Amino acid sequence: MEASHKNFRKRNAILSYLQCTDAHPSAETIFSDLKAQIPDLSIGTVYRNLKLFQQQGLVSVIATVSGVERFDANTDPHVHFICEGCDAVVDLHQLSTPQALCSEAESSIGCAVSGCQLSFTGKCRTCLEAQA
Amino acid sequence: MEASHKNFRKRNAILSYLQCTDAHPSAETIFSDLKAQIPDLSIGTVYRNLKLFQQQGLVSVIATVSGVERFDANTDPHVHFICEGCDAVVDLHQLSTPQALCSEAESSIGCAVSGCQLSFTGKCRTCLEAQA
DNA sequence: AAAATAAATAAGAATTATTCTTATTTAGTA
DNA sequence: TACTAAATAAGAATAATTCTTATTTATTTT
Repeated sequence: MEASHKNFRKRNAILSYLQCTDAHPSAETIFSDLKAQIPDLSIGTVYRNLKLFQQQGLVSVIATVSGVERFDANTDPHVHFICEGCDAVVDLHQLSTPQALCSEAESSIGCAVSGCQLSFTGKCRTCLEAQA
Repeated sequence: MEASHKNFRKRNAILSYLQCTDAHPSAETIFSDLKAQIPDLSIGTVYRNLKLFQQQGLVSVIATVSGVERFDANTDPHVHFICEGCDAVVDLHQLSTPQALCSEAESSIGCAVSGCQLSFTGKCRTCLEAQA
């Protein structure tokens, strides 16, 4: 009757890829990794669907690292560590989620808070050892 | 004998501008505002000095809003609210600073933490009223 | 004061991530 | 089988940022 009749093979592949990784990849990384399985994938499709996912609230940009946006299919507020040496972005599950901070902000400001990003920057262990 | 002999008029103007505002401006905003006082300023000079300030730890990029980097001369960890409607970036002094979070992260990870960004996204009051 | 210097700059070219356009393909529908 | 509409590929277009080169500026040295 309506939207249930289209070819979502690539769209689904992009979303699955993001949902199955914790590497917070860039559009280019998603593209080149999927290209191995889907040779006729184009980078424009990756960008277009990433934007769609953002509008649907399925995916969010969690950081811009060295000028490149990094995506995450985990849209719950959580903490990231961004390495300035190798551009790795990792989850910090050890730290308590900033959920409490969100409601604190929500009640203290007269604004509608829809998202929260807490990230630390620095050097990861590998990069620290490399420069030592 | 050395580096104390150069013309820092524009460099200083750029840094002063940033130190005297809490609007978290973009390079373009800094440029166009300063252009009024300094007609022969060029945008490349703004970008070049912003990058220098970042290397010196005087300025940091606190967010990328609608594809544009936003700068802050307050490099102490503090909280921001980013409006998705008008791209305003404001400080949230009401909320306790995430200084404690930094040390919590530092001790829980084997990495060197050098910075921390905590930001909320949403709609500011003005944008909420505009759409109502 | 003149010449030599070195950093700071202006202007515009180059780069690059992202978006947009258009024609094509694909799958579902009649 | 023809028709429709969304999804896509390919590449052009856009725009933020960086880079290159020649010029300016202030300082140092002679």
